[in-house]
Amino acid sequence: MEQVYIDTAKMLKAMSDPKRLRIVDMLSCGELCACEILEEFHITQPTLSHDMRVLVEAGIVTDRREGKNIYYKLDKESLNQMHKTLGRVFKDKPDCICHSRKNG
Amino acid sequence: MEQVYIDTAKMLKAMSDPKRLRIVDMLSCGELCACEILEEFHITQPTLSHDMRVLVEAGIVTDRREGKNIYYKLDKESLNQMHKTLGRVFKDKPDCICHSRKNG
DNA sequence: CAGACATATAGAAAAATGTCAATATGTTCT
DNA sequence: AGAACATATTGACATTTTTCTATATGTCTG
Repeated sequence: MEQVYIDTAKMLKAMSDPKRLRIVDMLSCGELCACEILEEFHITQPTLSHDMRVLVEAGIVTDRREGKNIYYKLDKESLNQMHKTLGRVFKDKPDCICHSRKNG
Repeated sequence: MEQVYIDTAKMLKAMSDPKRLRIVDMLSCGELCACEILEEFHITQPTLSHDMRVLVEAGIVTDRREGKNIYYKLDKESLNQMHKTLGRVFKDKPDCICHSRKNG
């Protein structure tokens, strides 16, 4: 399996939960700390911590500590690249398997 | 949780498996029947059948029968809309929570 | 340094997912 | 109708994911 499918699928999986997708949306205009995000959901603090780790490990979000707080923000470059990749996946391509099938 | 997060997350989840993402890629330039897709993977026929159902139920793929075969193709309209939605999720927005936070 | 606060980790239980073998269904051809 | 073929469904099992409680770690303040 080509690496691009694996990498892209990992990012999609991280966002394939409504709650985490909403977190990405919340972060779209800037940084938020964990406690600010937590306020918006009916989940416990460890659950959020786990969700944020999933987003960080997928390369969707970066984190930094400032005092007692951890601030999260989107890795926009990574997200934009994934978005482009996804667009290419949908689009017709000259090297698609269905062409080779017609030729073969 | 807003419906748009639920619907989008469902589509992302369906594509959050490298194999299914590759199937979407394979379908990007046209229809393929189940047996043609199956040839490309080391999985059993019931496994593929299950994967295709996931894609159909997420609204990513449509299916039609032609004789003994089931042909699958992408629901491009649905995919394009999801792609746009995803783009909006990433982008800064005036109604983002972080703005209301600054005001409040 | 002790207490308060923010976040992370560990461990456990429930739910969802991925995959298979076996079998059923639907279709075509003879 | 019966055989052959393509796909779907069922039932089972292993793995992964989700979420919690309890506890640990890191940071600031007095």
